[in-house]
Amino acid sequence: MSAFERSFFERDALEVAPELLNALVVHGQRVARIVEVEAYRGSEDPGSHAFRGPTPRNLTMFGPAGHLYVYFTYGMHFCANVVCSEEGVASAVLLRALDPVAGLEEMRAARPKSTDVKLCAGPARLTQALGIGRSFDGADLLDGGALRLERDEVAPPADPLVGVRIGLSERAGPSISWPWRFGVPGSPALSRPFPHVEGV
DNA sequence: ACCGGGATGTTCT
DNA sequence: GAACATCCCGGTG
Repeated sequence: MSAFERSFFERDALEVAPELLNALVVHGQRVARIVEVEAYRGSEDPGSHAFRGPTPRNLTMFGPAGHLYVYFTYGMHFCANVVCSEEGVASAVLLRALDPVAGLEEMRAARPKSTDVKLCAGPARLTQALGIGRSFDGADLLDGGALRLERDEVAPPADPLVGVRIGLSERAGPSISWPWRFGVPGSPALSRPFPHVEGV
């Protein structure tokens, strides 16, 4: 494992997202590999929380890169994003699925009903398994704290799975068909399959 | 396997 | 008052 440079995240989320695949999320003893992400942008992305400008809830998205944006949704779930771009620009990568690597006992304790492969297979499942809640909104992932992001020896896939983002409604307008979801091919821990794409 | 609905509360219209 | 970047369970085939 090695640390990320801050500058890695000071780019558009759409660029960063596929390069975050196979990186590791570490929280204390718990470690999990990123296998699925989505890119969100404020200014030109109707699917983003930040589309209509800053609010108390989405303020972290406008903050410095390399910090975590945590939001609460559906009255019971937390989801986590890695903030990208320079301060003032809302851009973030949603963590959608992780493959558990270590600290499985703690994850099982946090999600007693779950099978191992589904411990982190979803944006709200992974926050539950890792113990990420509201208090982590704004946390710096690069300051060597308990919660951090690390590079692994395994590089991002050369040909990631690509698809449309999950869970957006008609309010997201044309962005519902933008291919801003990325995944590690063959991973058993995806939140849902990627529809097959014609090609080559 | 697929589908439908309930849980739960914050945020913005 | 409606929507929500979700998850889980219980029905049916």
